[in-house]
Formats: sequence, structure tokens, C-alpha cells
Amino acid sequence: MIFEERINAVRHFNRFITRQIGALQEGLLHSPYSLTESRILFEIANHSQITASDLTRQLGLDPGYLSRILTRLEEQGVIYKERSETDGRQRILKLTSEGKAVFSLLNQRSYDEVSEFLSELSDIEQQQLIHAMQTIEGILTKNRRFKFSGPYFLRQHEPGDMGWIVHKHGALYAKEYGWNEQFEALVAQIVADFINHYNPDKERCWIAEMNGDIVGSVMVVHESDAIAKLRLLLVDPQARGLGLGTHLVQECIRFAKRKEYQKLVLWTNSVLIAARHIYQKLGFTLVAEEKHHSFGHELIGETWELEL
Amino acid sequence: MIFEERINAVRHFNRFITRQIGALQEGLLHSPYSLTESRILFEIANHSQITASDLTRQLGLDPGYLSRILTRLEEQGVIYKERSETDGRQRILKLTSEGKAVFSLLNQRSYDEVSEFLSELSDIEQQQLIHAMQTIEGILTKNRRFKFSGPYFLRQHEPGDMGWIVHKHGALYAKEYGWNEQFEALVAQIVADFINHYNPDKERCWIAEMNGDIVGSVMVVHESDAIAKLRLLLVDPQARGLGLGTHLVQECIRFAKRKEYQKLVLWTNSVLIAARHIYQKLGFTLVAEEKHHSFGHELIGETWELEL
DNA sequence: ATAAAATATTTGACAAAATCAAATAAATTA
DNA sequence: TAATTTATTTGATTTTGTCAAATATTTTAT
Repeated sequence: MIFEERINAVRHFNRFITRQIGALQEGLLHSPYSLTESRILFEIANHSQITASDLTRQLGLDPGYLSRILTRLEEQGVIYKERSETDGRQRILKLTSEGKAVFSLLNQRSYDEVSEFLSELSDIEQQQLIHAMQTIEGILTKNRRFKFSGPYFLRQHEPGDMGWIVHKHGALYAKEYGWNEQFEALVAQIVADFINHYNPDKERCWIAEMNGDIVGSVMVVHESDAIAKLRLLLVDPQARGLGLGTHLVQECIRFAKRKEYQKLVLWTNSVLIAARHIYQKLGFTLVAEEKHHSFGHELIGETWELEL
Repeated sequence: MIFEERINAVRHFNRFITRQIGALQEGLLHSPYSLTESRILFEIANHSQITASDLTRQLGLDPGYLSRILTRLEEQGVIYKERSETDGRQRILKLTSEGKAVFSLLNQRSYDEVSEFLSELSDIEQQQLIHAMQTIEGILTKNRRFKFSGPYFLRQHEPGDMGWIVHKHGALYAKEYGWNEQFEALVAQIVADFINHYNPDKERCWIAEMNGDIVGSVMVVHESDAIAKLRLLLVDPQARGLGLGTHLVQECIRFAKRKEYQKLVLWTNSVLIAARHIYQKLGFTLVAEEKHHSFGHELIGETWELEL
């Protein structure tokens, strides 16, 4: 197939999917809520700490328009707003118990609709369809030209995120470096400490989300009044190459400066090449190395520091 | 992957593509025309005989809304309306020369945008993407649940369609039955005769379109004042199983009755099982058979008739 | 051949969805 | 401490879309 035909094939698909988009969401349509309202309810239901500005980024909506929709939903008694404790400008959005019932119905209808559609396809067709959808999503998100307003966005942690961090570290390092479950245990210990001693004024965790999936994390913890420690930097393979790792570390540096730490330190291992590059590029210096036998391998641990 | 995960994968893609849809059409967006207007201009530019009601079917728009958009486009001087000669209620929509310039610019911008996006992908990725898009389109259009307002629609022929009929007959019968180029020559002769002696009062050709592609055809020609002949019934493989063949033949029967023919006849071959089924189901009877050597094969020709 | 039904398009009256600019309050940076 | 940025809200307005009814023609039924 020559290049020109490929272009036309893509344009053809664009026209096709534009026509289908209403039909794809039909399950959400036959309800007193518009498609946009349903999308908003879906996001609120799936995040315990979401704010209006998160929604504008995630769904690409105008802030004023969104604000009015949220006010209406609040009047109808499906959501309520709570003043954020870490930032007085923000309002945390949550479903009321009535809202949960409403969402559950919408969600069920959409689920059933897709279920019914899928069940009419053969097993092979189902596999082909899902594989094709994942291929398209993968290729479109990797390519920045198609970003809406950044392919990913950062937020602070909320319940459930810590489990993701542990799971992802365990799975990813096992797969890429062959590390054993001792590593997952170490990560579990770190997040347990973070939760138990969390001090919002001095510590922070960032979660990166892309298309509704969590794709990255990092945290800054209090070591002493002068020293902050960066921990658990992770970028999911599906989000690599987007500058997400750098963005996360920059966020940590800005936070540490703002909170008047004098030094940001971190511990890593020499095999983690991609992470090392980021630290180096952002001005960290390697101050110590030591061999250790951990996670089933011979490793070289490294301590890096950044004067703020 | 278990069934439940598949459902969630599809729903995830639906949310993803809903977000992306604006970005996908970005090339059309930075212009004085809205996405809907651009889609309308695209359809008008690509059909020399299109009407407003065709557009409502193709694009799924409200007739009143569409009428107003068309009036506006006419006031702006990009399109004009012409009374249809075969149906006084219809207005044929066409681009003015200014409209052609406007469309050409829009079209070029959209083309360039996609071209630039594609060129940033590797050859493998391009192939994967296009294959995935075609897979999705194929599976979604075959499944009636996702239809907008019927997966296909019928219209009368317009310039360019006859070439498609010849090409498609040649390619399809060569592929499925191994017929040689003699067959394509015969088809070419038939369409040439149709065009040269076309009598709108007594003859008609229908073209079926689906997602912007032509996927089927059939024609009724005048044999004598009492006898009409059905010719060149064709259904593209991508549209099989939708009842299109039956629909096309029914259209022919209705037309022949209306025009007060007493009999509708047709000639076919015994190997064309699917077509035979349709004729039988709609009341045609087999009145004659004869062996003949044509198109490189030994065939049994059949004559079918329907009393009207 | 004529009356009734269906189709293509237009128009009027509205409602819903979305945009833009400006205002306010809190947090961050210089 | 002042200036800037960010999150949210509000007012004014435009765009987009829906629904029902009207008109002209064509098609179907009798």
C-alpha cells in the first residue's frame, strides 16, 4: 500500500468513527444525563480526590462550562463539593449516595450494552477487535501530535494508588531486571511508612494518569528538616518517551525548594539507566556507591544529591 | 483475556476515542467552518448528485438543522441548489467555484495533517494502524447494533459509478469464480448501452453506499413496453450479510411495478448461488436453462421471470 | 383516475451545549 | 510584600441541535 493510500485510509477511518461515536456511547444516551455529564460522573466515580480542574484537563472541557454542569449536578443532589485541605482554591468532587446509585445505573447500562454487542461476535472477532483498539490507542497516544492538552496529567495520590505503586514496581522490575519478591516487599514497606507518617506540609506523592490509566508515580518524603528524599520514581512502559520521568522529578525539585529543604537526595541502582539519565540531566550528582546483594542479584547501589 | 476484561477494554477505547475525536479532525477545525459543515462540504464535493435527504442519512443529521446549514452555505456562496429533474421535491446540492476552492483548501489541510502524523510513524506502525482501523470498521459495520440509521443507503447513479460497476464486476468474478476478461468486456458493453440509451422514465440504476464506499449496484432496463430486465446485481464482499442484495432486487421490483411493466426478467448463471436464492425468495421462477462456454468456463445460463 | 399516504424540504419556536471574557479567592513566585 | 499564577465562578452570548408543523411533490391504494 502506497503512502497516499494510507493517508486516505486514516482519513476514511476518521470520518467513520466520527459518525459512529454517538452509537458507541448509546448506552449512556438514553438517560436524563448528557454524554458530557455521563463522562463527568464516570470520572468522579473513579477518583476519590478529583477536582474541577482535573476534569477540564482529562475531558478537555471549558472551565466555565464545567463549573455550571457541576453546579447543576450538585443542585440535583448527585454530587457534592468539599473544600480541599491542601489547597483552599480547590473543591474535591464526590458522588452523594444518590449519585452513586445514578452512576451505578448508567455504568451498568453501558456495560450491558457493550456486553451484548460483544457477545454477538465470535471469539476470534472479539480478539481482533480488542487488539485493534489497543493498537490504535497505543499508536495515537505515543504520538504527541494527537494530544488533547498533554497526553498525561499529574495529580496527588488518593486511595488505591499505593497498591498500584507496589504492584507495578513488583511486576515491572521482575519483568525487566528479574528482581524477586524481596523488592516488592521493600516497596510495600516504603509505601506503608509513607501512609503512616504522611505530613502534607512536608511530603508529597504524584500520580501520572493517561487516558484513565495510571502510568507513573514519584514521592518526596521528609528525612530531616534540611533533607528531602525522592522515592519510587516509576514510568509505565506504555508512557515512555513522553518526558514523563523528567516531569515527575522536576515536580519533586520544585516542591522541595518551595518547602525550604536544602537538599534532595535519592537512592537508586546503577542498572536503572533511564532514571540515572534523568537525575544527571536535572543536576543531581552521584555522591556514593556501594555493592549489595539484593532482590536476587548483585547490584551497585548509588546515592545522588541535589543542592537546592 | 476473560469476557469481562474484553468489555472493559472496549469501554476504555470508547472513552479514549471520544476524547480524541476532536484532535483527529484538527485539520478541519481551524477554519471558519464547523466540523459538521466540513463533513457536509466533503460529501457534496464527493457526489455530483447528492440531495439534502441523502446527507441526513449519511451523516445522521436532523433535516431542519441541515436545511438551515445548507441555506447558510448557499448565502455564503459556497454551494447552490438545483431542482432535481427526476423528483421535483429534491434539490441537488453542488459546490460553486468558490465552494470548490474552499473545499480544496479544507481537504488539503486535512490531508497534510494526516500525512504529517503518519510520516512520524515507522512503516510497521503505519501498517499496524491502518490494519487496526480497517478491522474495527469492518467489525462495527457488520454488526447492526451499531448502525446509525441503516448501515448503507441507496441512491441513483451518478458519473463515475458506471466505471465502478465495470471494475468491481471484473475484479470480483475473477477472484471468486476465475472468470476471464471477457466478462469484464460484457459488463462494459452493458453499462455503455445503459448510458447511451438511458430513459429516466423507464429505467433506473441504484448504487448502495456504506461509510462513503460504494458497496452494491443493480439496474433495471427497458426491454419492451411490457418487459423490464434486471441487470448487474452486485454486492461487495464487505457488505454481505446485511440483506443488501434483497433490498436492491426489491427496489427493482417496486420500480418495475410502478412503471407498469408486466414482467421483470433476468439472466444469471447457476453458479451464482447467493443471487439465485434472492430471486427465488422474491418470487422469480426459473423459465429456461442453457449450457454455454463463456468467460473461460463451462457454465449453465438461467433465465428467471417475475409476473408483476 | 382520484384520494390517501409518504417523502423532501423548509420554517418557527425552543432548549441544550459550548465559548469567551471578566471577576474572585487562594497559592506561588519574584 | 507585590506580582503572578491557578482554581473556580459568573455574566453575556453564540452555536448547535431538537421538535413540531407547514408546503410541495411523488407514490401508493382504491
